[in-house]
Amino acid sequence: MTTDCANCPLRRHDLFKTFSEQDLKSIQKFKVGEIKVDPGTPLLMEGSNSPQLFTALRGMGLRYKTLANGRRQVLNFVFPGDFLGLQSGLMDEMGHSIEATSHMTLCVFNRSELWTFFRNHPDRAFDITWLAAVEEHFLGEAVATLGQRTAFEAISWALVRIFQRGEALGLVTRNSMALPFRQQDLADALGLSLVHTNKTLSKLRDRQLANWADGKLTIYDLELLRSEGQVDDDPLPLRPLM
Amino acid sequence: MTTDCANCPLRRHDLFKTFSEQDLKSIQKFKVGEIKVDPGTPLLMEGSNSPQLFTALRGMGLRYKTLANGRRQVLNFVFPGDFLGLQSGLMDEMGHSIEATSHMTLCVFNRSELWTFFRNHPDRAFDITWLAAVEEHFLGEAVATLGQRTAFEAISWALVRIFQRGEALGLVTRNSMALPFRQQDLADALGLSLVHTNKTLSKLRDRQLANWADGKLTIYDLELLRSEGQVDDDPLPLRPLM
DNA sequence: CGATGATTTGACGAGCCTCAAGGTACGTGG
DNA sequence: CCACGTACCTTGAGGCTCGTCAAATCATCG
Repeated sequence: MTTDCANCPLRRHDLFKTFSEQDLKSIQKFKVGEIKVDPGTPLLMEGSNSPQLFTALRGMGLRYKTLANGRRQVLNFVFPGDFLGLQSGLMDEMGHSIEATSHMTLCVFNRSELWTFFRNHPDRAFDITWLAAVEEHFLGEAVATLGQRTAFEAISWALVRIFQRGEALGLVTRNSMALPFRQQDLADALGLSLVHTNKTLSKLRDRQLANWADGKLTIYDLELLRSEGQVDDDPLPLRPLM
Repeated sequence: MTTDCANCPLRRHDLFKTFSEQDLKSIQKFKVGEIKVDPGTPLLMEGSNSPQLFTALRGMGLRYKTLANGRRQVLNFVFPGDFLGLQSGLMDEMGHSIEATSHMTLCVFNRSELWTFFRNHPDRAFDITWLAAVEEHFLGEAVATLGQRTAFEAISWALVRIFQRGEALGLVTRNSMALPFRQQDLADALGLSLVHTNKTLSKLRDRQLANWADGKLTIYDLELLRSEGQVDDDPLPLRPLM
């Protein structure tokens, strides 16, 4: 039993652009189903050419690459509203893998219909391009983080970005949100060792800035953390939802 | 005196997709002129909302971000064929700045006409999205480089990527190509200090892998360098030209 | 020719990595 | 119900990669 797009649980959040009736109809037609997956389930594989694209409805996940020497680089955390698989939809293969780290629910689309959708709905095509550009923007920030920030700054940056996204999605209650990742995931995202990540997190705790434990992230002083991480305070832009 | 798109000097390279007659006509109409700039000229500024988009015809440049603490992160080197300013065309501001590091010639487009172009030419719209996806793919690799590769591996990776692009553009003669950047630029691209970059480059020289001096990059053993840098050997995909 | 910018080299120290070990929570099977 | 394995977090010790500081060399240019 799949949800009607008109009743999509994400639409209510003001992080997302509002749909026209036309948009609703066309996206509903593009959508072919819904799936629920368990933590640890791989959704898309680097180098593969998946027949399906997804929109994350509930739950979280990871985008990552694996290098020849076996080391893993996490590119991004996946949140509700993210559109997954665009690379394989456009080019013929994914540049990274994606897997669920919590229980997830996802909308499913057929890659083979992407081009038709693109041609018939130029405004939605524009939205897809916009999503790609936002992703590019984010990765640019990530590159700057890995290249120029210290471990302490990098972790501050990451926690602020995560928390901001959580707030916009209504996942935050009283300064806290669920964050179903391991310290190893954050370490791999920031190019740090697990040990140093652990020690830096405890420094954040000592300084009363933030606490991430037992899958729950609590921010005590967002403004201070923002300045430690040198995060620009642009408001999150309104995202289109696919 | 601007070049006719039909005579675009880039079209001959097999790096680029071939144009249909229709494509030629529509892109020619979108194009509003051509400019030549000197080394050091800023083309687009982070946070700005440029009225113009560009395609690099000749010459090279840099994309970079500046952090609050003044440090600079180079995101990418700009080569002929690159489409510049898409972020400001889609979102309302650039996430990075772009400047010329050599003499450059660029095609100029009006940002205000992007949406019309997008609507009227769905296949070209697809191409634009594809370009955004390729950029995202590249930045993903860059993140992995900064996060997981040693200085030696990172520089090997960068030189291979640059050289491959140069080859596809016909810029390489007898294992060498012009590379009009400073060591500081490469250092800022890889998150390394200038000093360490310099020392690592001389190690590459000692090991007879590559030599970059006086604005000229020479690769002695591309295969070996590729394996040192753990660069995947996917062939460069055919790029659309805007 | 002094001034400026880029490259090069040496010395030293710090930030972060690796290795190692121990702690806790949780599930599984005897 | 307890022994055991597994996964993740935590903490300490030591060392290497890489950053910072400093200064010399070289080329270009007004």
